Amino acid sequence: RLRTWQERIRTQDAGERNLQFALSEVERMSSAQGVPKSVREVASMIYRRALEEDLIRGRSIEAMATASLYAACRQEGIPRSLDDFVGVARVERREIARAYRYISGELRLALKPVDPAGHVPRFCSELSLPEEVKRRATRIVDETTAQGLHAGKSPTGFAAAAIYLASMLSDEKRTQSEIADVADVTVVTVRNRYKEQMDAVELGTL
Amino acid sequence: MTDPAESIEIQNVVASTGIGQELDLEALAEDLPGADFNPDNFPGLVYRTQEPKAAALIFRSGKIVCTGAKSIDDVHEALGIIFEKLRGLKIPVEDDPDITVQNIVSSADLGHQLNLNALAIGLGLEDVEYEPEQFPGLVYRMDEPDVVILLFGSGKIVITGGKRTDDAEEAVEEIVDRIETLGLLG
DNA sequence: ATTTTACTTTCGAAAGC
DNA sequence: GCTTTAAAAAGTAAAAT
Repeated sequence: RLRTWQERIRTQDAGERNLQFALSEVERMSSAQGVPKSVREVASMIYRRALEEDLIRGRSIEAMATASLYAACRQEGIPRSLDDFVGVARVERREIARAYRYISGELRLALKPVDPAGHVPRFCSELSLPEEVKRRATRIVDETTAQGLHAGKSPTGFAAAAIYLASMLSDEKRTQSEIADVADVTVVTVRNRYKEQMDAVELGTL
Repeated sequence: MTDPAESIEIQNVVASTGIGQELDLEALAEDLPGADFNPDNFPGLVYRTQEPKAAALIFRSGKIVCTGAKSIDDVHEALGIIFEKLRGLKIPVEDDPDITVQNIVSSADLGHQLNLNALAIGLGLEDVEYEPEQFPGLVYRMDEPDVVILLFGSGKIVITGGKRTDDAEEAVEEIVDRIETLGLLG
Protein backbone atom coordinates (compact mmCIF):
# COMPACT_ATOMS: atom_id res chain seq x y z
CA ARG A 1 0.00 0.00 0.00
CA LEU A 2 2.75 2.36 0.94
CA ARG A 3 4.57 1.51 -2.27
CA THR A 4 1.53 2.34 -4.41
CA TRP A 5 1.19 5.64 -2.62
CA GLN A 6 4.81 6.52 -3.11
CA GLU A 7 4.56 5.39 -6.70
CA ARG A 8 1.66 7.69 -7.23
CA ILE A 9 3.44 10.64 -5.69
CA ARG A 10 6.48 9.94 -7.78
CA THR A 11 4.57 9.66 -11.02
CA GLN A 12 2.27 12.52 -10.27
CA ASP A 13 3.16 15.30 -12.57
CA ALA A 14 4.06 18.63 -11.06
CA GLY A 15 0.86 20.09 -12.34
CA GLU A 16 -1.26 17.76 -10.27
CA ARG A 17 0.73 18.50 -7.16
CA ASN A 18 0.47 22.20 -7.79
CA LEU A 19 -3.28 21.94 -8.24
CA GLN A 20 -3.59 20.07 -4.97
CA PHE A 21 -1.51 22.70 -3.24
CA ALA A 22 -3.60 25.51 -4.69
CA LEU A 23 -6.85 23.88 -3.66
CA SER A 24 -5.56 23.16 -0.18
CA GLU A 25 -4.61 26.81 0.13
CA VAL A 26 -8.10 27.82 -0.95
CA GLU A 27 -9.44 25.57 1.79
CA ARG A 28 -7.07 26.91 4.40
CA MET A 29 -7.81 30.56 3.66
CA SER A 30 -11.53 29.91 3.36
CA SER A 31 -11.59 28.34 6.79
CA ALA A 32 -9.62 31.22 8.24
CA GLN A 33 -12.11 33.69 6.78
CA GLY A 34 -15.26 31.65 7.19
CA VAL A 35 -16.03 31.38 3.50
CA PRO A 36 -19.00 29.05 2.82
CA LYS A 37 -18.39 25.69 1.18
CA SER A 38 -20.31 26.59 -1.96
CA VAL A 39 -18.05 29.58 -2.52
CA ARG A 40 -14.93 27.46 -1.99
CA GLU A 41 -16.18 25.25 -4.77
CA VAL A 42 -16.63 28.24 -7.04
CA ALA A 43 -13.10 29.31 -6.14
CA SER A 44 -11.80 25.87 -7.10
CA MET A 45 -13.66 26.07 -10.35
CA ILE A 46 -12.21 29.47 -11.14
CA TYR A 47 -8.71 28.22 -10.38
CA ARG A 48 -9.21 25.16 -12.61
CA ARG A 49 -10.44 27.38 -15.40
CA ALA A 50 -7.39 29.58 -15.01
CA LEU A 51 -5.27 26.44 -15.21
CA GLU A 52 -7.05 25.29 -18.38
CA GLU A 53 -6.51 28.69 -19.96
CA ASP A 54 -2.85 28.45 -19.01
CA LEU A 55 -3.04 31.53 -16.85
CA ILE A 56 -1.09 30.07 -13.95
CA ARG A 57 2.23 29.31 -15.64
CA GLY A 58 4.99 31.62 -14.55
CA ARG A 59 3.00 33.11 -11.72
CA SER A 60 2.72 32.59 -8.01
CA ILE A 61 0.33 29.72 -7.31
CA GLU A 62 -0.45 31.18 -3.91
CA ALA A 63 -1.37 34.53 -5.42
CA MET A 64 -3.53 32.92 -8.09
CA ALA A 65 -5.28 30.72 -5.54
CA THR A 66 -5.97 33.71 -3.31
CA ALA A 67 -7.19 35.74 -6.27
CA SER A 68 -9.51 32.89 -7.29
CA LEU A 69 -10.98 32.82 -3.82
CA TYR A 70 -11.46 36.57 -3.73
CA ALA A 71 -13.05 36.47 -7.19
CA ALA A 72 -15.38 33.69 -6.07
CA CYS A 73 -16.52 35.79 -3.12
CA ARG A 74 -17.15 38.72 -5.43
CA GLN A 75 -19.05 36.56 -7.89
CA GLU A 76 -21.17 34.93 -5.21
CA GLY A 77 -21.87 38.17 -3.44
CA ILE A 78 -20.10 37.08 -0.28
CA PRO A 79 -18.65 40.38 0.99
CA ARG A 80 -15.05 40.02 1.82
CA SER A 81 -12.38 42.61 1.10
CA LEU A 82 -9.14 41.75 -0.58
CA ASP A 83 -7.41 42.80 2.63
CA ASP A 84 -9.25 40.09 4.53
CA PHE A 85 -7.27 37.57 2.50
CA VAL A 86 -4.04 39.51 2.60
CA GLY A 87 -3.94 38.62 6.28
CA VAL A 88 -4.00 34.87 5.68
CA ALA A 89 -2.28 34.60 2.32
CA ARG A 90 1.43 34.08 2.10
CA VAL A 91 2.01 36.61 -0.65
CA GLU A 92 1.81 40.32 -0.49
CA ARG A 93 -1.21 42.34 -1.31
CA ARG A 94 0.20 43.81 -4.47
CA GLU A 95 0.71 40.37 -5.99
CA ILE A 96 -2.79 39.19 -5.09
CA ALA A 97 -4.31 42.34 -6.54
CA ARG A 98 -2.40 41.86 -9.76
CA ALA A 99 -3.41 38.20 -9.99
CA TYR A 100 -7.03 39.15 -9.39
CA ARG A 101 -7.00 41.71 -12.20
CA TYR A 102 -5.41 39.17 -14.49
CA ILE A 103 -7.88 36.37 -13.72
CA SER A 104 -10.82 38.71 -13.78
CA GLY A 105 -9.86 40.03 -17.18
CA GLU A 106 -8.72 36.85 -18.88
CA LEU A 107 -11.65 34.75 -17.70
CA ARG A 108 -14.03 37.60 -18.48
CA LEU A 109 -15.62 37.37 -15.08
CA ALA A 110 -17.14 40.83 -15.61
CA LEU A 111 -17.66 41.28 -11.90
CA LYS A 112 -19.70 44.27 -10.92
CA PRO A 113 -18.28 46.82 -8.50
CA VAL A 114 -18.61 45.92 -4.83
CA ASP A 115 -21.83 47.14 -3.23
CA PRO A 116 -20.99 48.65 0.18
CA ALA A 117 -24.36 47.42 1.47
CA GLY A 118 -23.05 43.89 1.27
CA HIS A 119 -20.69 44.55 4.17
CA VAL A 120 -23.36 45.89 6.50
CA PRO A 121 -24.84 42.61 7.85
CA ARG A 122 -21.43 41.15 8.64
CA PHE A 123 -20.16 44.24 10.46
CA CYS A 124 -23.42 44.62 12.37
CA SER A 125 -23.25 41.04 13.55
CA GLU A 126 -19.71 41.47 14.77
CA LEU A 127 -20.85 44.55 16.66
CA SER A 128 -23.87 42.76 18.10
CA LEU A 129 -26.13 45.41 16.69
CA PRO A 130 -29.88 44.79 16.42
CA GLU A 131 -31.79 44.24 13.21
CA GLU A 132 -33.08 47.79 13.34
CA VAL A 133 -29.62 49.28 13.02
CA LYS A 134 -28.81 46.92 10.22
CA ARG A 135 -31.91 47.99 8.32
CA ARG A 136 -31.23 51.67 8.89
CA ALA A 137 -27.60 51.36 7.86
CA THR A 138 -28.61 49.52 4.73
CA ARG A 139 -31.12 52.22 3.92
CA ILE A 140 -28.46 54.89 4.37
CA VAL A 141 -26.09 53.03 2.07
CA ASP A 142 -28.78 52.48 -0.55
CA GLU A 143 -29.85 56.08 -0.51
CA THR A 144 -26.39 57.60 -0.67
CA THR A 145 -25.24 55.05 -3.21
CA ALA A 146 -28.16 55.99 -5.45
CA GLN A 147 -26.80 59.53 -5.34
CA GLY A 148 -23.40 58.27 -6.42
CA LEU A 149 -21.83 59.44 -3.18
CA HIS A 150 -19.77 56.26 -2.94
CA ALA A 151 -17.81 56.85 -6.15
CA GLY A 152 -14.16 56.07 -5.49
CA LYS A 153 -14.69 55.39 -1.81
CA SER A 154 -13.72 52.28 0.09
CA PRO A 155 -16.80 50.01 0.28
CA THR A 156 -15.89 48.87 3.79
CA GLY A 157 -15.33 52.42 5.00
CA PHE A 158 -18.59 53.51 3.43
CA ALA A 159 -20.52 50.70 5.10
CA ALA A 160 -18.81 51.39 8.42
CA ALA A 161 -19.85 55.05 8.31
CA ALA A 162 -23.47 54.17 7.59
CA ILE A 163 -23.48 51.79 10.55
CA TYR A 164 -22.04 54.49 12.79
CA LEU A 165 -24.77 56.88 11.71
CA ALA A 166 -27.50 54.26 12.01
CA SER A 167 -26.31 53.18 15.44
CA MET A 168 -26.58 56.74 16.71
CA LEU A 169 -30.01 57.19 15.18
CA SER A 170 -31.21 54.03 16.88
CA ASP A 171 -29.76 54.81 20.32
CA GLU A 172 -27.53 51.78 19.99
CA LYS A 173 -24.40 53.81 19.57
CA ARG A 174 -21.06 52.18 18.93
CA THR A 175 -17.92 54.31 18.96
CA GLN A 176 -16.13 55.20 15.76
CA SER A 177 -13.24 53.19 17.07
CA GLU A 178 -15.30 50.03 17.64
CA ILE A 179 -16.77 50.24 14.16
CA ALA A 180 -13.47 51.12 12.53
CA ASP A 181 -11.93 48.04 14.10
CA VAL A 182 -14.43 45.53 12.74
CA ALA A 183 -14.36 47.17 9.32
CA ASP A 184 -10.58 47.36 9.34
CA VAL A 185 -10.45 51.05 8.44
CA THR A 186 -9.32 54.04 10.49
CA VAL A 187 -11.56 56.26 12.59
CA VAL A 188 -10.64 59.09 10.25
CA THR A 189 -12.26 57.28 7.36
CA VAL A 190 -15.41 56.53 9.34
CA ARG A 191 -15.60 60.17 10.36
CA ASN A 192 -15.09 61.55 6.89
CA ARG A 193 -17.62 59.25 5.26
CA TYR A 194 -20.30 59.60 7.91
CA LYS A 195 -20.20 63.39 7.67
CA GLU A 196 -20.84 63.18 3.94
CA GLN A 197 -23.66 60.70 4.39
CA MET A 198 -25.15 62.84 7.13
CA ASP A 199 -25.37 65.78 4.72
CA ALA A 200 -26.71 63.63 1.89
CA VAL A 201 -29.60 61.87 3.55
CA GLU A 202 -32.88 63.17 4.88
CA LEU A 203 -32.54 62.15 8.50
CA GLY A 204 -36.28 62.29 8.99
CA THR A 205 -36.89 59.58 6.42
CA LEU A 206 -34.75 57.10 8.27
CA MET B 1 -20.50 75.31 -20.62
CA THR B 2 -16.73 75.27 -20.88
CA ASP B 3 -15.29 72.71 -23.19
CA PRO B 4 -13.57 69.90 -21.27
CA ALA B 5 -10.99 69.76 -24.05
CA GLU B 6 -9.84 73.22 -23.05
CA SER B 7 -9.13 72.06 -19.53
CA ILE B 8 -6.48 69.64 -20.76
CA GLU B 9 -3.07 70.18 -19.20
CA ILE B 10 0.00 68.17 -20.05
CA GLN B 11 1.56 67.03 -16.78
CA ASN B 12 4.41 64.88 -17.91
CA VAL B 13 6.16 63.90 -21.11
CA VAL B 14 8.41 60.86 -21.42
CA ALA B 15 10.82 60.75 -24.34
CA SER B 16 13.85 58.81 -25.44
CA THR B 17 16.90 59.70 -27.47
CA GLY B 18 20.55 58.79 -27.84
CA ILE B 19 23.83 60.59 -28.42
CA GLY B 20 25.27 57.83 -30.56
CA GLN B 21 28.24 57.41 -28.27
CA GLU B 22 29.09 54.94 -25.49
CA LEU B 23 29.54 56.52 -22.10
CA ASP B 24 31.63 55.86 -19.02
CA LEU B 25 29.00 56.53 -16.41
CA GLU B 26 31.41 56.25 -13.50
CA ALA B 27 33.47 59.10 -14.93
CA LEU B 28 30.38 61.04 -15.93
CA ALA B 29 29.03 60.80 -12.38
CA GLU B 30 32.22 62.53 -11.22
CA ASP B 31 32.14 65.27 -13.81
CA LEU B 32 28.43 66.05 -13.69
CA PRO B 33 27.53 67.93 -10.50
CA GLY B 34 24.28 66.65 -9.07
CA ALA B 35 24.32 63.38 -10.94
CA ASP B 36 23.05 60.29 -9.13
CA PHE B 37 24.57 56.99 -10.12
CA ASN B 38 23.96 53.75 -8.22
CA PRO B 39 24.83 50.95 -10.61
CA ASP B 40 23.97 48.33 -7.99
CA ASN B 41 20.50 49.74 -7.91
CA PHE B 42 19.84 50.82 -11.45
CA PRO B 43 22.02 50.89 -14.57
CA GLY B 44 21.15 54.43 -15.49
CA LEU B 45 22.66 57.67 -14.23
CA VAL B 46 20.08 60.20 -13.06
CA TYR B 47 20.54 63.82 -13.94
CA ARG B 48 18.04 66.58 -13.23
CA THR B 49 17.65 69.91 -14.98
CA GLN B 50 16.15 72.87 -13.14
CA GLU B 51 14.80 74.97 -15.99
CA PRO B 52 12.87 73.40 -17.48
CA LYS B 53 12.43 70.93 -14.67
CA ALA B 54 13.02 67.41 -15.87
CA ALA B 55 14.90 64.25 -15.02
CA ALA B 56 17.07 62.29 -17.42
CA LEU B 57 18.22 58.71 -17.20
CA ILE B 58 21.51 58.37 -18.99
CA PHE B 59 22.72 54.90 -19.96
CA ARG B 60 26.09 53.40 -20.82
CA SER B 61 24.91 52.88 -24.39
CA GLY B 62 24.46 56.60 -24.78
CA LYS B 63 20.69 56.27 -24.84
CA ILE B 64 18.77 58.75 -22.71
CA VAL B 65 15.27 58.83 -21.27
CA CYS B 66 13.82 62.19 -20.32
CA THR B 67 10.85 62.42 -17.99
CA GLY B 68 9.03 65.00 -15.95
CA ALA B 69 8.87 67.74 -18.57
CA LYS B 70 5.59 69.65 -18.91
CA SER B 71 5.64 69.95 -22.69
CA ILE B 72 7.30 68.55 -25.76
CA ASP B 73 9.21 71.81 -26.13
CA ASP B 74 10.49 71.42 -22.59
CA VAL B 75 11.70 67.92 -23.42
CA HIS B 76 13.76 69.31 -26.29
CA GLU B 77 15.01 72.14 -24.15
CA ALA B 78 16.00 69.89 -21.26
CA LEU B 79 17.73 67.41 -23.51
CA GLY B 80 19.44 70.28 -25.32
CA ILE B 81 20.91 71.37 -22.00
CA ILE B 82 22.14 67.85 -21.35
CA PHE B 83 23.67 67.55 -24.81
CA GLU B 84 25.57 70.79 -24.23
CA LYS B 85 26.74 69.64 -20.82
CA LEU B 86 28.10 66.46 -22.37
CA ARG B 87 29.78 68.37 -25.19
CA GLY B 88 31.31 70.59 -22.53
CA LEU B 89 32.84 67.45 -21.09
CA LYS B 90 34.40 66.72 -24.48
CA ILE B 91 31.93 63.94 -25.13
CA PRO B 92 30.95 63.81 -28.80
CA VAL B 93 27.21 64.19 -29.24
CA GLU B 94 25.44 63.82 -32.56
CA ASP B 95 24.42 67.10 -34.13
CA ASP B 96 20.70 66.77 -33.74
CA PRO B 97 19.77 63.50 -32.05
CA ASP B 98 16.31 62.15 -32.79
CA ILE B 99 13.97 62.58 -29.85
CA THR B 100 11.00 60.26 -29.64
CA VAL B 101 8.04 61.07 -27.41
CA GLN B 102 7.00 57.82 -25.75
CA ASN B 103 4.20 58.87 -23.48
CA ILE B 104 2.25 61.97 -22.56
CA VAL B 105 0.33 62.23 -19.30
CA SER B 106 -2.43 64.83 -19.22
CA SER B 107 -5.14 65.83 -16.82
CA ALA B 108 -8.53 67.36 -17.58
CA ASP B 109 -11.84 68.19 -15.97
CA LEU B 110 -15.15 66.99 -17.34
CA GLY B 111 -16.93 69.57 -15.23
CA HIS B 112 -19.47 67.21 -13.71
CA GLN B 113 -19.45 64.59 -10.99
CA LEU B 114 -19.40 61.02 -12.20
CA ASN B 115 -21.19 57.97 -10.87
CA LEU B 116 -18.33 55.54 -11.40
CA ASN B 117 -20.44 52.48 -10.62
CA ALA B 118 -22.91 53.28 -13.34
CA LEU B 119 -20.08 54.27 -15.64
CA ALA B 120 -18.24 50.97 -15.10
CA ILE B 121 -21.29 49.06 -16.25
CA GLY B 122 -22.18 51.50 -18.99
CA LEU B 123 -18.74 51.61 -20.58
CA GLY B 124 -18.57 47.83 -20.44
CA LEU B 125 -16.97 45.81 -17.69
CA GLU B 126 -14.63 44.29 -20.30
CA ASP B 127 -12.77 47.53 -20.90
CA VAL B 128 -13.02 48.80 -17.35
CA GLU B 129 -11.22 48.24 -14.10
CA TYR B 130 -12.88 49.84 -11.12
CA GLU B 131 -11.85 48.61 -7.70
CA PRO B 132 -12.46 51.38 -5.17
CA GLU B 133 -11.01 49.15 -2.43
CA GLN B 134 -7.72 49.51 -4.19
CA PHE B 135 -7.81 52.81 -6.02
CA PRO B 136 -10.50 55.54 -6.29
CA GLY B 137 -10.19 55.91 -10.05
CA LEU B 138 -11.94 53.98 -12.79
CA VAL B 139 -9.46 52.72 -15.37
CA TYR B 140 -10.76 52.78 -18.92
CA ARG B 141 -8.74 51.44 -21.83
CA MET B 142 -9.72 53.20 -25.01
CA ASP B 143 -8.94 51.76 -28.45
CA GLU B 144 -9.03 54.89 -30.57
CA PRO B 145 -7.03 56.78 -29.62
CA ASP B 146 -5.00 54.10 -27.89
CA VAL B 147 -4.82 55.58 -24.41
CA VAL B 148 -5.77 54.76 -20.85
CA ILE B 149 -8.06 57.12 -19.01
CA LEU B 150 -8.44 57.32 -15.26
CA LEU B 151 -11.82 58.77 -14.29
CA PHE B 152 -12.66 60.05 -10.82
CA GLY B 153 -15.88 60.80 -8.99
CA SER B 154 -15.08 64.50 -9.12
CA GLY B 155 -15.12 64.50 -12.90
CA LYS B 156 -11.36 65.05 -13.06
CA ILE B 157 -9.55 62.65 -15.36
CA VAL B 158 -6.04 61.59 -16.35
CA ILE B 159 -5.12 60.53 -19.86
CA THR B 160 -1.95 58.54 -20.34
CA GLY B 161 -0.32 56.22 -22.84
CA GLY B 162 -0.65 58.59 -25.79
CA LYS B 163 2.28 59.73 -27.91
CA ARG B 164 0.76 62.75 -29.61
CA THR B 165 -0.70 65.90 -28.10
CA ASP B 166 -3.82 65.26 -30.16
CA ASP B 167 -4.39 61.92 -28.44
CA ALA B 168 -5.51 63.54 -25.21
CA GLU B 169 -7.80 65.89 -27.07
CA GLU B 170 -9.40 63.12 -29.07
CA ALA B 171 -9.67 60.96 -25.98
CA VAL B 172 -11.51 63.65 -24.05
CA GLU B 173 -13.93 64.22 -26.90
CA GLU B 174 -14.52 60.50 -27.19
CA ILE B 175 -15.04 59.87 -23.49
CA VAL B 176 -17.36 62.86 -23.14
CA ASP B 177 -19.32 61.53 -26.09
CA ARG B 178 -19.63 58.06 -24.61
CA ILE B 179 -20.61 59.33 -21.18
CA GLU B 180 -23.21 61.65 -22.66
CA THR B 181 -24.62 58.86 -24.77
CA LEU B 182 -25.02 56.86 -21.59
CA GLY B 183 -26.74 59.80 -20.01
CA LEU B 184 -24.26 59.73 -17.17
CA LEU B 185 -22.68 63.15 -17.50
CA GLY B 186 -24.04 65.78 -15.17
C1' DA C 1 -7.66 66.88 15.87
C1' DT C 2 -5.29 68.68 11.84
C1' DT C 3 -1.12 68.65 8.79
C1' DT C 4 2.43 66.36 6.28
C1' DT C 5 4.30 62.56 4.01
C1' DA C 6 3.56 58.54 1.50
C1' DC C 7 1.48 54.80 -0.79
C1' DT C 8 -2.37 52.85 -4.21
C1' DT C 9 -3.42 53.15 -10.08
C1' DT C 10 -2.24 54.26 -15.24
C1' DC C 11 1.98 54.91 -19.12
C1' DG C 12 6.57 54.49 -21.57
C1' DA C 13 11.63 54.16 -22.52
C1' DA C 14 16.27 52.70 -20.94
C1' DA C 15 20.06 47.83 -19.50
C1' DG C 16 20.29 43.82 -17.14
C1' DC C 17 19.09 40.40 -13.83
C1' DG D 1 8.62 40.37 -13.69
C1' DC D 2 11.90 43.81 -11.19
C1' DT D 3 14.94 47.89 -10.59
C1' DT D 4 14.47 54.04 -11.57
C1' DT D 5 12.29 58.66 -13.28
C1' DA D 6 8.10 61.98 -13.27
C1' DA D 7 3.29 63.50 -13.09
C1' DA D 8 -1.87 63.93 -12.24
C1' DA D 9 -6.15 62.17 -10.13
C1' DA D 10 -8.62 60.99 -4.87
C1' DG D 11 -8.80 57.83 -1.03
C1' DT D 12 -6.61 55.95 2.77
C1' DA D 13 -3.07 55.44 6.30
C1' DA D 14 0.46 56.59 9.47
C1' DA D 15 3.45 59.71 11.59
C1' DA D 16 4.17 64.25 13.18
C1' DT D 17 2.54 68.43 15.32
